[in-house]
Amino acid sequence: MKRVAESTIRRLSLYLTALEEIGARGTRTVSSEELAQLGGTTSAQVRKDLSVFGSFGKRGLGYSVAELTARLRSILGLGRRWRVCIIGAGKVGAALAQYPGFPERGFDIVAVYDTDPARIGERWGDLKVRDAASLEADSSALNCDIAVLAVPASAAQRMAERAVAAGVRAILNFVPVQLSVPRNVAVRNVNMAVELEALSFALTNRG
Amino acid sequence: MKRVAESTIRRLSLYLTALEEIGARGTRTVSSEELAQLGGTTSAQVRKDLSVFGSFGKRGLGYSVAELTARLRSILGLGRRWRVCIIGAGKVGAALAQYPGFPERGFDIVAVYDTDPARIGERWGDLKVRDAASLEADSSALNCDIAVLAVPASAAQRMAERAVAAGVRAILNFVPVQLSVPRNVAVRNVNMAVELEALSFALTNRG
DNA sequence: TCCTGTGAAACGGTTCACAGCC
DNA sequence: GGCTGTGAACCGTTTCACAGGA
Repeated sequence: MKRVAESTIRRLSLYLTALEEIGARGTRTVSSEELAQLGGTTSAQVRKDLSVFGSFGKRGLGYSVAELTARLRSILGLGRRWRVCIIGAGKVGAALAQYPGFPERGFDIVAVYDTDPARIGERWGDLKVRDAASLEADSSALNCDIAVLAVPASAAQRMAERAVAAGVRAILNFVPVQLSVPRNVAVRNVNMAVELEALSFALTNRG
Repeated sequence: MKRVAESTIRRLSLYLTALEEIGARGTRTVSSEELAQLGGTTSAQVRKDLSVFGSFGKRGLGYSVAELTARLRSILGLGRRWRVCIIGAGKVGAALAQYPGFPERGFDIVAVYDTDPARIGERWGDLKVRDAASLEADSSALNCDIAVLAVPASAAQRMAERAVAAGVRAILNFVPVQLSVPRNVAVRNVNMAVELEALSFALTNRG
């Protein structure tokens, strides 16, 4: 497949959210202009983004909401459910484990790990916190696609490597550390400090 | 001030995290190459990023860790504490209210709001959940700089407008909705669905 | 007429490469 | 000799503008 920009994927996801919203309201058809407003871009951008994957619209008419929704879901790989494990049973891990957005969007949390004996064995809803020592041993039974990393910075690289050894092919990293992983493993960083400091910068330099 | 790219600010924040780390280890001096590795970029990028704000290094020697840390903190506006309110006392709001990273980084949570009578009045540590109806009335007493938005999608735009009316000049938006606010209000979006779907895409198109 | 799809132009960010200073 | 600071070249993304189909 043709090289696709990171930013394009990000926007496709936003378009999908918008489409699901307007689909739920019963609207049948949408123009690139409307989609652009809902996604916070321009109509040309919407058309360019979609054109990477094909021609889904009808000239003079716009896009079928139902069809475009299905296309985007398929492009983004949402036609199946993904198996997710959370590594690190601290505050962030706990919040994520409870977050309904994961299962709603097709991401099932199938395990939670920690190294702290005080936490291992704790009941978290349907799950029990497992010993991170069994990460690799669990891999064939649990078969996780994605690891959510929420451990102290000092443990992040090591745990990422172990997750990869356990067969994980994507990492959602909440730790403010630059992970080094094989190129075939996808990593997304979520760094609250960066977001806060970007706001701080904006407030300082215009406010 | 010269126009600064979003991406530059994001990286400055990463450099700062790295610098604090290596400063704590007692290292006195750092080269753009080392900083690049810790921040996940290239040495040329580090130098370009810094050059926007001045010349902080010594040719042949590198950068003083202490001085560069101080400079970055100043550039990012971290020389003071910021007042933050959380709007929406649901799961996400609760998790954020407890998150130690906020106060550690200089962001004090001074209020939590909700519209649900069942939640209003609840004790959250030092805070009590306040009625969102009093947002504007509270503004002179609380004087929030930043609002963290964690409400249902249908309420997001309305609450953002009320936060702005209450004097907030920056919004950290956890709701998957494109907010429309005056241009002098800074907005950062944190959208978990986008991150997950980007991983899903990556898994589908190479895995 | 309306709106998509898409080459071409414009823009902005990244990388290169080297002069300049320690 | 080593490493910064920076103009210039490069490259990918966004915007423009319009041909073409409903």
